[in-house]
Amino acid sequence: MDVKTLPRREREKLRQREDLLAAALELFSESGYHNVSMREIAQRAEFAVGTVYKFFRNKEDLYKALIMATAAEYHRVLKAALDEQKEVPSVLRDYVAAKAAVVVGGAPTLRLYFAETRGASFNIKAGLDQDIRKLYDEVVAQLASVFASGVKKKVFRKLDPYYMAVALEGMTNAFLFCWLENPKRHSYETNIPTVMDMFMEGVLVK
Amino acid sequence: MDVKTLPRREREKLRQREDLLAAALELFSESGYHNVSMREIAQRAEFAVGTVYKFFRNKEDLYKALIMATAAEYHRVLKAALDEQKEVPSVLRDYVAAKAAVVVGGAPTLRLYFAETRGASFNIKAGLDQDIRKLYDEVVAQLASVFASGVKKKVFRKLDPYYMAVALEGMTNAFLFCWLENPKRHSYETNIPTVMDMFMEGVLVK
Amino acid sequence: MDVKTLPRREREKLRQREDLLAAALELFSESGYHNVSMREIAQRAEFAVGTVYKFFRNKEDLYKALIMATAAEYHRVLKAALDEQKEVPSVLRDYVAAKAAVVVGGAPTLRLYFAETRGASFNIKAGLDQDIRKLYDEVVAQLASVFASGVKKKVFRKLDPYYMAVALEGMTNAFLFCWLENPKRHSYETNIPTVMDMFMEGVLVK
Amino acid sequence: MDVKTLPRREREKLRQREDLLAAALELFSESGYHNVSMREIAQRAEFAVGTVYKFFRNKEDLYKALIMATAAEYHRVLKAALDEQKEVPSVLRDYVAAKAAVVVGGAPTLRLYFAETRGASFNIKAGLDQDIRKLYDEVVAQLASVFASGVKKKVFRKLDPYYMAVALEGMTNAFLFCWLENPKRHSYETNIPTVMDMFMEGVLVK
DNA sequence: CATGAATGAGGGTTCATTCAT
DNA sequence: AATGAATGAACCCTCATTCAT
Repeated sequence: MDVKTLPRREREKLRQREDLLAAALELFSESGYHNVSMREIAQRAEFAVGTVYKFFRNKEDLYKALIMATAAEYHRVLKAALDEQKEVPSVLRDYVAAKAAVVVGGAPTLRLYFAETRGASFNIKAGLDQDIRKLYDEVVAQLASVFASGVKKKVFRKLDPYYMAVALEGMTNAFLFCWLENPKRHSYETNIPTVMDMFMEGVLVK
Repeated sequence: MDVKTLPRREREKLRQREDLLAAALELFSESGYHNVSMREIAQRAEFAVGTVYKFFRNKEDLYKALIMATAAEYHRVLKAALDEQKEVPSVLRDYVAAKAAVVVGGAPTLRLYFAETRGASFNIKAGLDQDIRKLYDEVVAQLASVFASGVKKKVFRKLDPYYMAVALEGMTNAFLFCWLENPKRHSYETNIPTVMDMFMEGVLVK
Repeated sequence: MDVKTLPRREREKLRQREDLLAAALELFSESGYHNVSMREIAQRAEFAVGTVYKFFRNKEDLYKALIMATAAEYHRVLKAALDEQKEVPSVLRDYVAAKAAVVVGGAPTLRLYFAETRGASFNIKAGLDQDIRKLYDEVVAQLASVFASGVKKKVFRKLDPYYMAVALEGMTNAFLFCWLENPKRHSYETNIPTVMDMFMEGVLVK
Repeated sequence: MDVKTLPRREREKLRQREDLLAAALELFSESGYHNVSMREIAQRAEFAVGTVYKFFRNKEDLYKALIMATAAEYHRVLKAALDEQKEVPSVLRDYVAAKAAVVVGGAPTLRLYFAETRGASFNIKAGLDQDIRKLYDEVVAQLASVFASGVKKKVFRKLDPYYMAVALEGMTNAFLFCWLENPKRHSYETNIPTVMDMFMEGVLVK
């Protein structure tokens, strides 16, 4: 499966696919699915229109591939963080750190990803919604089970674990969204501890 | 300003404009900006296509008017809640309750509103972002100033007020989004206190 | 149902539809279904492309309407001739005369019609084949029943009526095709009696 | 002319050309000129697309070669039958038998052939019409001269020999077309004598 | 020499917008 | 003033053809 072991032709093909996806990503995240034409994508990637269709059956397919590739990687990382055998608070801290790292590492796609999971996306007819939501729901469920374990161990207060997960997701997303919009102002290295602290301790003076 | 003081003709025109916006809202929130045609909007509102152009210069304009009308009302309500002269925690509770009430009262619009403020909406090329973000930023700033006041009064811990605002926004949005997707499962009457509690107290056992 | 009783707007619409069909007919019968673009049809009829789609859902639809309109009229006339209560040979003579009259009266469409019934047409995916063949088979069946009646009355020799019908169809089509190709050389007024005579009497000296 | 006298390389090339034509024939007669792509033809013949262009300048060229090869063979057989030195009625019977044999032996091609000679084929823009029609007209002319001879010998009635040829062509084509469409129902062994009989004797009781 | 990846013109179709009625 | 027929630019996609390997 190592890319380097593939024949030269295959490697070349993969490279071109990547280029195409990169071009599409740039354009989609600049202007959105409906404001980008296949011609533009082809031009940006320095291909002819026809060539794009060698790699993707149609525009929807290309978009899906783009989103799902990011989503799959994103969720893989998050689940890995949640699978660690550590104390609950550490797991959560690592989870949030991992989430931040992915966002910071692959910024542009995430705008699209958020649009698909959190916003009202009407980009493509159907199917993507289902696929991507399923992935996302898995992560939230796993996160909830971490909270459930924390509650059982009396580390956390007796609150609904699912809603604790939703709350953490909401807070972290909000911060990451700030960072996406203005990376310079909202240094994520200092914010991540802040958000965790707020979440863990609350805001009231005790 | 009072509608009743306008000549009958003018009142009639305003009514028609409202009908048009209502029809457009329904359709946009069902299918998204790009999957709704001017013809459909006109038909739903029982007008001719040409008539729509008497009220709005073009499709983008109509969409902007729609979003901005919703946003303006939404922000008016939120700011009113924040302007109340009460103890800080009460102000926040009222703010969140007001936010929830608007969402629960006018569900369809909010999907569009969230798409524009929190998601990556690319419905229209530009301009809307600016206008609507300005409104939204005002609310967040005012919310932050409530937090600042709370910190000063030592009701809240010494955290960055802006990030406290972001955190509260993120949490409440996440919950409201759950409710939007599945109003039956996520009864907002019980969730709103839960989210406030989590935000105020944190999740750790003290 | 009289065209003149329709409102002016409706009459106008019908006129335009006719113009469109006429333009399409010209082009299709010059160059064939696949060598004519919707743009060309629109231009020939002096409309914009979009207008064509007000009258016909798509290219296939337009083509079908064209063929079926001709076919329906053609078959109406033929069946009328076959329904006459006369002696069998007269019925056949009238049938052939009617057929010739339709061909002579509406030449260009008939090339397309023949292509659909007798040739190997792959113009459109399906459906037309079925519809038009059903009409055609009805005519042949009715023609066969005329022959059956002639055989019963001993006017005709004891041959398979269906094949007699096929034979007459084949002969008349061949002559009409000659006429279509070169109307001047093959005057149909003299040929129709010739073909009937050959068919009735055979070619051998008795 | 003898294939075996050619160098091995040339023989190989001819073989490949045949394979290509065979593949193209299958596809064209299944789906029609415009519904078959060069890629499909190449694949069916197990060549690369580029290779097809070594044998044929373009798609039209390939189609022309296909039709003309079929037509040439077909006409060779028909002319051979007509060249026999026998009594006129025998020549005609043999001619029709030969025609039937070719059709029955090589069904798929004939659909295309009929489309080109008798129907309204618009597969390719021009040129083919001329070439193939010339061949066909030669056959009809020769057939007519057989009839002329029969008239002179008073075997046939004094009718226009050309129209007698057209009539015979029309009848036989109609029957062969029936057979092409439904070989099981229309056994050609019994039909050919029937059609000849009808043609020779007519249908009236004498 | 054979290959098939790459090209891009051109096809069918939609829909925001205009304007004569 | 309201209408909706007409417009045509622009979209997605296919496929005959070419040419570097």
